[in-house]
Amino acid sequence: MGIQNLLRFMKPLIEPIHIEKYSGKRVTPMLSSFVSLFIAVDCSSLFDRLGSMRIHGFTKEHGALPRRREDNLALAKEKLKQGNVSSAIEFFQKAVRITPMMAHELIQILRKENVEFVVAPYEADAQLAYLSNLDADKGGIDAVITEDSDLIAYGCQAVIFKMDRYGKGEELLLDRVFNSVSGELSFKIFDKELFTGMCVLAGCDFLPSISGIGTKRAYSLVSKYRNLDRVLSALRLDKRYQIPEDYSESFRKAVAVFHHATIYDAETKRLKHMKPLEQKDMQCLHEDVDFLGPELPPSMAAAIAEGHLNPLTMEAFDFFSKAESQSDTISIQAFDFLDHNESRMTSAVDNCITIFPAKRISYEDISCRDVSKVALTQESCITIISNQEVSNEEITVTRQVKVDQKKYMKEALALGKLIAPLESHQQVEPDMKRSETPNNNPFKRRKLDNSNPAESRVSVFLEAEKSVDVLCSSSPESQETVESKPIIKAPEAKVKHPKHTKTKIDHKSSILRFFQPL
DNA sequence: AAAAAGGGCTCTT
DNA sequence: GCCCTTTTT
Repeated sequence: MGIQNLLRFMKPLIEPIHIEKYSGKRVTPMLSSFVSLFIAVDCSSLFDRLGSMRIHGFTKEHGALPRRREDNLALAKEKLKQGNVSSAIEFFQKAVRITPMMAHELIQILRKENVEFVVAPYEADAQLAYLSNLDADKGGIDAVITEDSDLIAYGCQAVIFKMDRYGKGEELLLDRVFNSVSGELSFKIFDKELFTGMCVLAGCDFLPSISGIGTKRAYSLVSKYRNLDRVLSALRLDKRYQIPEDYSESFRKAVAVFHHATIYDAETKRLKHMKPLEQKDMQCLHEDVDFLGPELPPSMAAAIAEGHLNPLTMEAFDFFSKAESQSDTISIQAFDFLDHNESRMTSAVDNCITIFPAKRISYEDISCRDVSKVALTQESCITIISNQEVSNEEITVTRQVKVDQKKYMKEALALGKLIAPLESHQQVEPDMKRSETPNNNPFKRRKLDNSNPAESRVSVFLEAEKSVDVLCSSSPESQETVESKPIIKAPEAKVKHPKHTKTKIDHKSSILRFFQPL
């Protein structure tokens, strides 16, 4: 995963730190590795509640550049065809990371806890690298906690690797990379393009390295020629290496992804390229830039980023978990995909999903028995709140067309059943009722009760993932007070318990507690 | 000799 | 993912 052997190679420039260093800063765990590695302290219990989530990287739906996980998925399907179930599961687990369903469960908790988050439209790595280059007042972040060395290639300013549950980790600062010399290793003559070029040569998820090339040779080639085109032609002339026909083109594309990946810009609420594409970039890529992550209409982009829309199926997340349908209040969310011809609209009621093509949905388009409230919570989102349980038939939407949902769910269900019983992921905490008007703006600066300048905030960034439901066995635990359990048990961690106390707090709050002032 | 590639081990869930 | 061994250059 990430850039082959990059961390080992960069070791001299990596420094051990404690997360305390970032006290008062905005630090972001990227949910893309084994849970326990990046969620500090008691935060793992957050995930116990969500179930045993296997959260890894990203499977790209739209991109032209294949990643290995997709091969795993293909392999898994093949094994399944052959009837080799255990082998198929193995490959599914390699292919499947976070499912939209898991993401949505987590999002509900994050909303409730007022934790900022954004769902990256394509690559979480790119989104985070972009944010790390923004000012704090524009939603910028100070560091990313991850295991994925891709973050460096994407130009993330500060990355914390291998953080353990006591908050110890290894820090790589991009400034340090470009400015300091450590033994043989210096990137002083490198610019961002050369650095990314080196990463791609060494082998990345988009493009395996040329056989015989690793980090060391990639580094010396780039150091020697100081120009990526010259590196490529030098490689071609070298008889030692067998270079695939399309290597140069793939190489260019891979470098372009690390520079210009499509990300969500919270300020304009639109997708944009991490770094704008200039004329020369367009020429270089033959005007084809869809592999960076294709455009989406703004209303859709915002809905994805704010966690309302499943980025893979483009359907609204099912807000009607069992817990909610048993409660007094039911809300229905519909999305208005203006100016997008092929869009489908989804409203979800209980476990029933209806899909209808729509250009515009207004209040008048929707009617429902016993509706107590129809609220336009966002420009792209209509919420209907009813006093009693509402079935699908009781809601009428103009131009509504029922669509066989099997088409969309079939594959996911089949895979999900294979891996774990389906019911398990539908369990939702009874206390997870959504607030009526969720804070939809992921970047809105929250005013916190205590205005301590050392106040830390944590943002969580989710990755879109291939839709395969896997095990999600919830094990609800009873609530307990902050004081009843020490957060940090390690003797070496010089961390005190939080002074301020909240009366009732459950495990999922610990993600917040950890980053609060100590 | 140095770098890369591969094998086996362990960890996690 | 990590570390050690084997293979390649």
